[in-house]
Amino acid sequence: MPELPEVETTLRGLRPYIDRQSIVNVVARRRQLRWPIPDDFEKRLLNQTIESLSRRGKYLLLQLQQETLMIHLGMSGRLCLMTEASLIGPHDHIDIAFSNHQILRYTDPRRFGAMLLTACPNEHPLLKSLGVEPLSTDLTTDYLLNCTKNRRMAIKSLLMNSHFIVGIGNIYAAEILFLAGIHPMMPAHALIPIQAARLIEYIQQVLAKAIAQGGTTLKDFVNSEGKPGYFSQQLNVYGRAGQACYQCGQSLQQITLGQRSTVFCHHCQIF
DNA sequence: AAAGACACCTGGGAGC
DNA sequence: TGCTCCCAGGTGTCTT
Repeated sequence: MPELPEVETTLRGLRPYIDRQSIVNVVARRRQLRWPIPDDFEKRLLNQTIESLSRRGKYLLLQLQQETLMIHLGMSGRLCLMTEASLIGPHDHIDIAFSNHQILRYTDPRRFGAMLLTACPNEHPLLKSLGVEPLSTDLTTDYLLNCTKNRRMAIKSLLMNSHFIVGIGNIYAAEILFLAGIHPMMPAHALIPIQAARLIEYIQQVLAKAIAQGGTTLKDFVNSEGKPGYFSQQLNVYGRAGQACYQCGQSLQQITLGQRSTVFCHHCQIF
């Protein structure tokens, strides 16, 4: 389940192999992803050179000469590099071959991911409405308090809402709130400055640590070289409902919040 | 305007 | 063993 650290790990894994390479072949076996792959997708990519790779939220951005390829991994998407087109699995939807004989393969069983082409990524509605990057200096206490002001939604829902802060999914939201000692259902407007500062501290710590360790490995995530990440071994609450809290020993609770399962410690995390 | 509900999709696990 | 049912998750869009 790719959250920001998984996307960042993928980006760093791909960059040395495909940056500055030109596209010599494109195969789209299945066009129905979150949005359909356009009919002229192959034609628009062919002979283009990757000028740079970057990330915005959970979107990977491959800057080509004419336009930008935006890739979102959805919930089960994966990008792998290979040197020859190996056996094609049922969920291997797109291959992009480069002049250096590398093949970038997009695999996505649930097909919630997306590949989009846009001439102007900064103006693209999907990117334009995104909130701040959690690891940038834009995420300040003032910014966060401004987001939470007058908002009754649960703090966890706000953390996971990409219009406020990008890149935090269900797993990291649960972990961050546990470390910050904040109850996931606390109304956003109740956040006080000292909690906001602590929240930012843990957002940045958790995400940076996860990136350093190559993302979280649950069912689906494998980085671009096919190696799993190791962050899941350090999860405090996610997937541990009913087990003992590492801090106080009490049983971790599970609730549904915004249609997402949420695990927390009712003793360590307060309103 | 804000916030909640729903839809998209498949694999895997539980229960029968 | 095999079938059915339910759940997981990211996020755009619809509904309240």
